[in-house]
Amino acid sequence: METRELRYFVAVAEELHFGRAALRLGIAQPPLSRAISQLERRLGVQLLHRSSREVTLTEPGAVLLREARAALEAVEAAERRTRRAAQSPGLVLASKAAAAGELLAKLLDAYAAEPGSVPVDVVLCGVAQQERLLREGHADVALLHLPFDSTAGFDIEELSTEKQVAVLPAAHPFTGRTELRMSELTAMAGLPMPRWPERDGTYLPGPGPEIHDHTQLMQLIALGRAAAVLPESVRTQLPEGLTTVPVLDAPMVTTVIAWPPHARSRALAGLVLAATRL
Amino acid sequence: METRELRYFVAVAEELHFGRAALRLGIAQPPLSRAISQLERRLGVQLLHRSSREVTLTEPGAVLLREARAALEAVEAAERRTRRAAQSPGLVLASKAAAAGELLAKLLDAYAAEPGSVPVDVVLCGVAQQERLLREGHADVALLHLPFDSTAGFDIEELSTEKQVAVLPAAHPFTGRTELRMSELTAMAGLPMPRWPERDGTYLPGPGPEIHDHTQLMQLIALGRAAAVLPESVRTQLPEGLTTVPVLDAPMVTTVIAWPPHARSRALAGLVLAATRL
DNA sequence: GGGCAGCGATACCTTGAAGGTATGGAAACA
DNA sequence: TGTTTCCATACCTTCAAGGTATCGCTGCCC
Repeated sequence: METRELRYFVAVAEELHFGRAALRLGIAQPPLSRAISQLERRLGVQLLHRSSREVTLTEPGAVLLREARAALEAVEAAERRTRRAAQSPGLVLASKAAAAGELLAKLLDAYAAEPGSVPVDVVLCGVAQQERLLREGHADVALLHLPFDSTAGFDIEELSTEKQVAVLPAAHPFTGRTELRMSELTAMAGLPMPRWPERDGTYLPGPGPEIHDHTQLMQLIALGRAAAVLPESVRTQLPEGLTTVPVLDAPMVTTVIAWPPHARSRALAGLVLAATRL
Repeated sequence: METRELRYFVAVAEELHFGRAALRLGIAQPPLSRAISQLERRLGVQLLHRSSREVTLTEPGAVLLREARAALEAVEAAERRTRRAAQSPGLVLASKAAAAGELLAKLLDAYAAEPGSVPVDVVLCGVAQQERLLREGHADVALLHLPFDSTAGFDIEELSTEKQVAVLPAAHPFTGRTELRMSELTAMAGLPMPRWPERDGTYLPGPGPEIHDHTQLMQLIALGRAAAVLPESVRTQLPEGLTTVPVLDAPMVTTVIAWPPHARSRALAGLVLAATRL
């Protein structure tokens, strides 16, 4: 199968309409129809149910849609990584803005001190971006937080595990407490948990404010419009007007370093080694 | 990039010889030369150093070789999974012969009892085969053993953790012991640890016998030619003439169920769910 | 050092497949 | 029943993938 065929199939499978798919691909509809039926013939598999009224995916078609997306992603990542390898010898590390604390600084220092280390570009990005950057070949390595981030399809090493704390406005009644439980926080009227964007950039419906970065979250908390439960290391970089209270029954957060499963360059191996030795 | 270009590049990068690569690809040498230099021009990256005497990979070329192999694997897996989805609605589970004990039987029973379950074909294979089967799309799901098997690039759920025991001939002096340490086993003269094949099917050099399956291992141990450290669940299926002794400082073995990170079919999800509920 | 062998690049030609336009034909709908 | 919508077919054009012949460079050997 050629990537062109996969791109064509993905377009049709997503649009479920040959005309629109052809438009999106910038070709005419008849060659697209032909390409798809040729693909079906070569695979010996019917991928689409067509009538003159509607196009639907068959079961194997749905399988191919998922697999084709992954395969195309791999091809595009290959291209990007090759280009990056040619342009700069350095590594790109993707990290959440919220995690850009002590650990990251220590890691960068430790790695830079190694013999033969290469420059590391740090990309601070939103919570949903990192996986995409890594998967699509824009980044070589990322710091992720379990159990929130999915490490599906990556190689990982665990770096540290920490408890979580509630971040509250300094004036909040809970401020005097030495500990809290999740149920108290969720039941807390008037201080809803904010909503982060999903992978596709949209927000699930809910009462909390929609946020997209860490600074924004801190401001909302300071304004008394939200509360959050975050790893306890946020305390080292807490703005004025906010306090933290340990949450006993919040899950432990594990920071992991993650990289694509092939990609075993010397530079990457060195960075991972430095990370595990912290 | 088209998969054809990637295949051409991989062939040249592996052979480091345009003539031989062309032969392997079943085309003439000139079109291959042209295809590669066109790829280099389009990427804007020099992939190969050529002289009339030798061809070598550049640094970005080495990156593309790794990435291209992974991408081609993904494309081929897409094709195979689509074909399999069309032919049979069932799942293929890859398991080591050694792990085909209680856990597997319980899993299959539990899943078969679920409403809406599909037939599960079990492929019992050598230790290095499973990853390949899963990666290449011949299998949908596998039972792997941490820390021995690599789960790089897969989604996993942990199923169970167990201690390891030494498997010894019944006549061995250690048979009377209630526990052992790894150092005692490795220092044990005349009973070397057997060697399993690497991923590429070759064997690392070493003193132990080369083995490729579980039955063979058990026979070698019974013959007094080898010893092994295995998960304690082997005891339920131990042949005559062998005994086990717990090994205190051997790493715990975790059995995980692993599947490719996309591939979230209803059937697979059901099987994974059944596995986690065991 | 000159002839030679090995190997990649270039020149030039052929052909097949990718893509375009026009149109057919089935199905829903008014 | 006429109309619209939408996929498939027929037929043509073009471009790029692939083939053959050959050049040019570089070690190598007598």
